[in-house]
Parts: sequence; C-alpha cells; structure tokens
Amino acid sequence: MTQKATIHDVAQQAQVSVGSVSRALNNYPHVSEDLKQRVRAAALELDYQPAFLANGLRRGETNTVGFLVGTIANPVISTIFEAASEALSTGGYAVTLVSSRNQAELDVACLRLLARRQVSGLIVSSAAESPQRARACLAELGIPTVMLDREATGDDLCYAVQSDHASSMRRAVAHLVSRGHEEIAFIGGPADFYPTRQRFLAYAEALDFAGLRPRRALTRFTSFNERAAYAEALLLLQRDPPPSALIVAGNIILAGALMALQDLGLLVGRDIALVACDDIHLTRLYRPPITAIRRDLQLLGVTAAHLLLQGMQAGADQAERVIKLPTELILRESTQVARIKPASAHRGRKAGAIAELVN
Amino acid sequence: MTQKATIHDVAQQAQVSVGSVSRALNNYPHVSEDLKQRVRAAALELDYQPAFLANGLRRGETNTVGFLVGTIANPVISTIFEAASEALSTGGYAVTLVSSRNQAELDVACLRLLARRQVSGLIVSSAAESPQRARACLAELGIPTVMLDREATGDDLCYAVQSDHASSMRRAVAHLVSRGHEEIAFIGGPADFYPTRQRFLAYAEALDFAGLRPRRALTRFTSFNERAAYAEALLLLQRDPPPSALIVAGNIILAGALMALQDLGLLVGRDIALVACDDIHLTRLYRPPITAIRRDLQLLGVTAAHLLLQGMQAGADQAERVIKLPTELILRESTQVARIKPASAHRGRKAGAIAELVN
DNA sequence: AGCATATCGGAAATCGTTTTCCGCATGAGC
DNA sequence: GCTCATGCGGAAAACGATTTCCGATATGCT
Repeated sequence: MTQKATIHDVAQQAQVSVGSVSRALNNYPHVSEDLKQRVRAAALELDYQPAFLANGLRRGETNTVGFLVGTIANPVISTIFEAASEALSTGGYAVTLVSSRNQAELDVACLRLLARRQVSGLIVSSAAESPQRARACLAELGIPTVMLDREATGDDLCYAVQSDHASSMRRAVAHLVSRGHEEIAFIGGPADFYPTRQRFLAYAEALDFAGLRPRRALTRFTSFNERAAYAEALLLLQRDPPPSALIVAGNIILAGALMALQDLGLLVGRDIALVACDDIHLTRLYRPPITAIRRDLQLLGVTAAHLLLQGMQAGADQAERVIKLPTELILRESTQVARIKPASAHRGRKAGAIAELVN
Repeated sequence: MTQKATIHDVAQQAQVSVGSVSRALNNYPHVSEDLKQRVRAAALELDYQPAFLANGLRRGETNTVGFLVGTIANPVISTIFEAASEALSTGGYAVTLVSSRNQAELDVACLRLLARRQVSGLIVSSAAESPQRARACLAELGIPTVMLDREATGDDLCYAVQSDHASSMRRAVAHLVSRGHEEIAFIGGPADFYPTRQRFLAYAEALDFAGLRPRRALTRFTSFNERAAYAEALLLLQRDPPPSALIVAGNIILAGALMALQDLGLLVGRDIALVACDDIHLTRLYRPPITAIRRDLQLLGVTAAHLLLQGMQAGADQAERVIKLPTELILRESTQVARIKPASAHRGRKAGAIAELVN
C-alpha cells in the first residue's frame, strides 16, 4: 500500500510551496485563481486529505463532538443520537460516543476523557442527573455544550434542549381522572433526574387540580433498570385496593411494569389503565395498544445538533439558550377502561369531558 | 481558566528535560527510579495530561476505534455497541461512531472519514452488506477490522465475529413442522445481507430436510424499514390459503409484521404461529409472548472488542480470525398453536426427522 | 518614468509530543 | 590510575499541517 500523500507532495506536484497549498485549499484571500486550480488538481490527483491530527494540533480544534450518554442501549437515546449524529455529520463534525453506564460517578471521568481529546463541542445526556461535580467540571472545561433533556448550567457556553413533559402529563392525568380514576399511581426514574422530575411535578399538579391529593404510597422512584422497575411495580400493584391506573415514566420502566402486570395476571386496559412516556414500538404493538406521551425524537436530536453547531461558531450567539419542544398525548386502548364507579351514567359525561380536554 | 499544562511545564517543575519526562511517564527502560518519582510528582501536581493530538501525530495512532453501523437506532445494534464500547474503553480506546443511515453507497465515505482520523481499528456492522467497493476500501486502508455478523474479507487484518443463526433457525423450522405446519413463510432483510442469508439458507435447508419444498411465494426479502416490512407481510398474509406459520428475520421486520397481523385481524398464536429473530423486549412482553431466536448481544459486542484489541496489538496474531457465537431458540406461546391437518399419520415421521435434525 | 501600494509566494516558526542521537558521568576491570 | 563499557539525561529532529512574516513582483498613479 502506498504511503499517504502529505501537503509537501501536493506542493511538489503543483510546483508551489507548502504554504501556498494550505492557503489555496483553505480559501484564503489573495490567492490567484490559477494557483487554486493547480493546487486543487494536484490534490485531487494525489487523493490528498489533510492529516487530521496535524490539522487539529495546529488549529486547536478537532471537528469532533463528544456525546455523553448514560447508555446507548435505550431506543429513545439511540434514536435521538442517530438524528443528532446525522445533522452533525453534514455539518462537518464526527462524533465520539461515550457511555457512563448509568453511573453518575463516571460522568466526570467521561467528560475529562472527551476534553483531553479536544472535542469542539459536547452533547450531554448522561442518565444520572449529574451531581454538582460533573456540572462544575463541565463549566471549567470551557467547551460549548448542549444538555439533552437536562437542566442547563448557568454557564455561558451551555445550551439545552428539553421536552415539554409537563403539559402532556397533565393531560394524561386529566384524561384518567375524566374516566373516573382516583387511584392513579406513578413510577418514575430517579427523583433527581430531570425528565422524571418534570413528569412527577406535572402529575402531582394535575392531581391537585382535579381535587385529588397525590399520595406518597402511590408514587415510586426507581433506577434505570428493568429488574428494579419490576420490583417497584410489583409492590405498587399488590396494594390492597390496587391502583386503577398506572403511569410509567420511561420505556425501561414500562418493560418492568408490564412484566409485573403479567405476573400478577392483571390485564392492561381491563384491570388497570396504563400510560407510558415515550412512544416506542412496544406501546404501539402491545395488545392492547398503550396510551403514550409522544415526542419527536428526531427533532430533539437535530435541534440539539443545530444548537451546538451554532454554539461552536465563535461569537454570533444570538440563539436562545434553552429550547423546549412539544410533546403529545396519544390515546390508545390501554386507557379505554373506565373505572367502574358505584354511580352509573358516567359514560356520557366522561366522553364529553375528554372531548373538551383534548381540544 | 488556566492554560493546560504541557510537557514543558512538567519538565520545568521537575527540573529535567522534556525528553526525560516523556521517557519517565511512558515507562522506558534506563530511567532511574528517582527521576520517575520526581516526574510523576510534578505531573500529578500540574494535573498534566499528554495532549491527545500531539501524541497521536507523533505516534501515528489515536487510541480510537471507528464503529460503522447502518443505524444505531436499532436496539440490537445499540446493545452490541454498548457492550463493545465498554470493553474498548477499559482497554484504553475511545470510539467514534459513524452511521451510514442504511445506505450502502455511504459506506465508503464513512470508512474514509474514519481512516482520515487515523482510527487504530474498526468495527463494521453497516447494514447493507457492503458491496465490493466497500470491502476493497477496507482492505486498502490497512486498519485492523472486525466485521460484526458479516462475512470477513480475506484480508490479513480482517477479523469477524458472527452468530450461528443457522442451527437455531433449523430448530425453529423443525419445531414448526413438528406442530404440523407446512406452509411456513419467511420474511427477511435484503437477500445479500449476511444474517438474512444465513437464516434463509438454514430455513430452506430445514424445510428440505423435512420433506417440504421451500416455495418462492412464501419467502420475501425486504429492506430495513418497518413500512416495507409491513407491506411485504400484508402481501404474504393475504394469500388465499394464508401461511400457517411465519418466521421474521429481524426486529424491524417483526414490528412491521405485527402491524400487518393486527390490521388483518389475525391473532398470533391462534391464527398463525410466529417466530422472531432476536429476543427483544417486544418478544417477551407481547401477548402472547413470541418464540424467538436469542443470542447474547453483550457477548457479541465484548467478543468483537476483544478480538479487535488483540488485532490492534502489533504482531502476536494467534487468534482465530472468525469467531462464531451460539444462538438459542426460546419457545413461547406464539408457536403453541398446532396446525390441524386433514390427513393423519404425518406426525410420526416428521417428529422422527426432527429429532434427527436437531442433533 | 519613477515611486508607492497592493497583492502574492516562499521560508520558517509553531502546535506538543515522541524518539533518536549523542555526550557525559559513573562504575568496574585490568 | 587509566580505559572501556554502560546507563542515563539533554538537545534536537520529526510528525504534518497552519500561519506569520517578509521579500518580491506587478500594478497604478502622478
């Protein structure tokens, strides 16, 4: 295999100096058209590609963004990543993906690893809501950063793109209430995890609005782990009057909860109403289909990418620092079950209430 | 924010030359213990981390592996990736992930991008079975490469880790045959896609072994796209005597097929038997649970990582070039349905044939 | 025609590290 | 006590680009 062509080879081929080659290729002013032509021809002929490392060393930039996730083995994250990655790639950036394996204490190490590699920007979606140390680390790195569905640090270089979990969660609760549910349970991820917090707050708020007191015994927070979610769901569902509706805040938790329901012989949509967060294959294909709070994951990824691309361009930071994207409640059969109340004549009234709510 | 410490700062702090610092830190022979101590102390105090780019430029290596996928938004791929990534990371490598968006013509561009970045190794799992151009490109790059569930090129630096799709597929077919099915349909990915080919070959072979002729009308190949899979499944299931059993070779295809079944009002496990490849959440949680061919995705990823780590160590290539990992057939309710046949006396012969086949 | 200015090309410094080469010093052997 | 071998550390080259600085040329104006 032949050795890779360097800028010197191109210079020799085009009969000019190396400096001229660099200027010609990088579109500097004051370069004659003729020279550009010759250099381009030579570069093309030799299949010259500027050495990435030398380039980066000199310019202090790598055209690489670091992407920190808790785990990529989560369809929601991986879908977002795919979209962001495509947008970044067309923007001329490659992306180095690092997983903290859902261990908050690894976040700092991951960030430092990426920083050492001189990434030009960061997208952070580590699962554990980063403790102070990680956020501080982020700030002192001085790298443009987009937080993905996380709280932004106050930092100048820190942007965020988030989903509006709250409004759809309120509608979900209202929907359940309108169907007569009063014992509405909630299982979320870690309590300090941004999406969980948003969802829980909205849940509590909506219950309150409906005149129902959120009951501590009906809300549980678990880790991102199907086993743990399964255990929590079992506990919750085995209460003496079991809850008549369940909201699960996340797709891993959904899997755990479905296992628990299955093991207890409870039929979704008949014995219990179920609402999931994030509309994945499973929610659509499950029998019965599961009501879910959907968000456009592609849009989330692309928006994060664009925000970062803009943030990485020196100066010109006109953009909003925090972008909030909408969510949407998709009603399916899993919440068609009406809570059978002693009183009757509920159907008509409830259908009306829903129609009202949905508009 | 203070400027990052360079090797010169460390040298000055420790009152030695830069060369000595480099040697001390990199554990060269002929370095006195005293010197090492002093240098280490200085490095620690200044929080010195060798600049990645300069290091790479000089050594011609980046401690980075490139990972090429068709899409990461596929739970099977992302699970494999997560495992591989962890293993590589503990081996001291970071990983740059590039997606070809399931477009075969982008493969070469992606590979060249990674090569330009001087990746030390490659793991390739691009969805489209790379046409000759990509494979040739791979060969001329001269980078140690592990193919993930793909055919290895003959190249010296090319390794592969594959799943033994065939044996479980044969068992699956035998299982269906033993329950009286004769019209066993198959929907796979692109026909030139390695796993699809392996699965289809085994399917045809097993049918043949059972005395059933694989019928062209019952086998379809589609792209990695739920819509396309849905369309193919519809066509297949609307045949006049519809197939009594369906094997879907991949999780995207499974989703499409389930949609089609749902739309046609066919109940899995009652109206039709269903076998899926790859045991994902959906197969376990679907009602009824779906019989699936399982493989250890973590193991696949870790094995690929280890193979590559070893391949990247110069020399010492004792390892097998191709590793084949087992798969396993998980029987669930989706194949409990027995095909009621008009004729009898078939059972005995087939059961015998199956017992033979499985061993 | 001569001078000043604008523009372009070439040589060399720079980025931060590794690595080679060489000289010095210390130790041992005769 | 002198020499030789060996181990250790310092100076400088190399990696491959960018970029600054400076000299040279061409052009335009008076």
